[in-house]
Amino acid sequence: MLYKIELTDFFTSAFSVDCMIFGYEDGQLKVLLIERGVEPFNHYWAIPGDLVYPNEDLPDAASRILLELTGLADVPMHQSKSFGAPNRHPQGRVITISYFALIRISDFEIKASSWAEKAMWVAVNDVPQLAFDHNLILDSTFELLKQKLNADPICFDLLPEKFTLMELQQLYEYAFNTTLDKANFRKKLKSIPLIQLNESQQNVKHRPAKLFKYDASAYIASEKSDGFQFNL
Amino acid sequence: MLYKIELTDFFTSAFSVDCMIFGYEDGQLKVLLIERGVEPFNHYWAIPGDLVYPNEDLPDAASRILLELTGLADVPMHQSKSFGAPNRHPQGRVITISYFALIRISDFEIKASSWAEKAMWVAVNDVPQLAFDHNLILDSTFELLKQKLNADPICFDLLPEKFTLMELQQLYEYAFNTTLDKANFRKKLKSIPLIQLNESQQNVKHRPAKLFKYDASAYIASEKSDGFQFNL
DNA sequence: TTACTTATTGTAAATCATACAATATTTATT
DNA sequence: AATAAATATTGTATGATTTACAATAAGTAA
Repeated sequence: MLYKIELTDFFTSAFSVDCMIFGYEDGQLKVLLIERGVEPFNHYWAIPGDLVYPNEDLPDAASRILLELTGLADVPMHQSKSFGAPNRHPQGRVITISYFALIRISDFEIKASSWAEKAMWVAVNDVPQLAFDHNLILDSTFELLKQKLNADPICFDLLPEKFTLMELQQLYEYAFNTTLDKANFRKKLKSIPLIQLNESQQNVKHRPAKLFKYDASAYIASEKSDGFQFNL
Repeated sequence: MLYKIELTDFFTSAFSVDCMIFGYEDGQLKVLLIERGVEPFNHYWAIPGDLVYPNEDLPDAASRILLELTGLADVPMHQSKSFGAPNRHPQGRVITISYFALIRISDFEIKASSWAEKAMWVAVNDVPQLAFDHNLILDSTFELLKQKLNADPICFDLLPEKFTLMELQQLYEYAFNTTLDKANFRKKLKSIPLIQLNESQQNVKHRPAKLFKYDASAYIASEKSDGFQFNL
C-alpha cells in the first residue's frame, strides 16, 4: 500500500446470500437451481442468490431472495460457508454467505420469477457448470450436508412425513454412495424414535412395507439431542 | 423500498475477519484476545480482527491481521461462521467472516502491535464482555471447535509435541467439562496412531508417565482419515 | 525398607456391530 | 385355490467394543 487507506475506501463492497435447497425425489438427492436471465452469466444455471440490501439482516435476505427467485416461502435455512475471493464477481467485490435447507419437494411449488428465467430440481450428481463460483459453493455445502446427516436426524426433513424404512435406507445409500445391510440398518434405527403406523405402502407388486413417522419431540426430549452421533 | 435501488447502492459495505486462536496451557483451553486501543469500543477486549482490504483475499487478510495485531505468523486457519447483523458495527455495515486455529502456545510469542494495546491468552471459561458481537462469535466458534475435536485428531495441535496420555485426557475433560475413566480412555486411544517414546515426564513427585507423540502421517495413510468418528 | 502416589494393565459383564439365514406377507400366475 | 415371486421383517451366532471396576507396576519421599 503506497497511500494511506481511508475508512471510506473499505466501504465499497457488497455481499450476497446464496440459498441451496435440497430435496429428495425419485431416489435422488436434488438441489434447486435457477437459470439466470440477467448479466453477468446470463443463461447460466446458478444457485438462487442475490445481493443483500445495505440494511437487511442476512437470514431475512436469504428468505426474501429465495422467495423472489423461486417462490419458496417459510424454509428455515442454516448458514454454510462464506466465499470471498476478490475476483469471484465481475461487477465488484462481492462476498457471499451461503445458506442451505432441506425440504420435502412435494410440499412446495417452485415458480421462477424476478430475474430467474427457470427454476428446476437437479440431482446433486448431475449439476452442470454454474455461474460464478457456485460449483465450489455447492460442493462445499454438500460435504457439510453429509456431515449433518451423520450428526443430526435431519434426513426426515427430506422424506415424506410417512415413509418406509427402505426409503430411509435408500436416502442414506444415495447420499453416501454406498450400500447398507437391511437388517443391520434397522437395528441402528432403534436408537431413533420412529412411530410405526397402521398403514402400508400402496401400489407395489409385492408385500408392502409398513409406513413410519419420525417422532421429533421424543428425540428432542431425549438426552441424545446433544452430543449424539447418528452415524447411520 | 420506495425507490428503485441502484447497483451502486449495494457497494457501500465493508467486511472484516476475526481470528480466534486457541491454545492449551496450565490445564485450560485458552483463546488469544487483544485490548483495543481505538474507537469504537476503545479499551474493550476483543477477538483480533480488522477490516479486509477491497482487493485482499479472506485467508490472506486473516493472516495479515493476526500478524499485525498479535505478532503471530504462519498459523493455518479454518473458516468459522459469518456474522452480519445490520447494527453490529457502529461505523457502518460490516460483515465479519470468522476464522479459528489451534496452536501450541509455547511455540509462539505474542506481541501486541498496531492498534492493539495488549494481547493476552484468556481461558475460554473466563472471557470478559468483548467488543461488538465478539462474545457471540466466540461462543459459536467454541461449539464448532468441540465438534471438530470429536471428528478429527486436532487435539494434538494444542498439546506439546511430546505429551502424556493424562494430559491428553485432561484436555478433553476440560473442553467437554466432564470426567473420563483413565483405563477406558486409553483403550479408545488404540484407534489413533500414537508413538510411545523412551522418555518420561520430569519433575513429578511420583511415578512419571511415559511421553507420546502423535503420528500424523500414519493417520492420514489410514482409511480412518475420511468419515472417521473420533469421539473421545 | 516402607508408605504414598500416580501410571499402566487386566478382567468380566454388558452392549453393539456384522454377516448371514430364516420366516412372513403381500402380489402375480397357474 | 395353490404356488411362485418378490420384498419385508425378524432372528441368530460370532466377534468387537464399551463399561465399570480391580489389580499391578514404578516411580518419589520419608
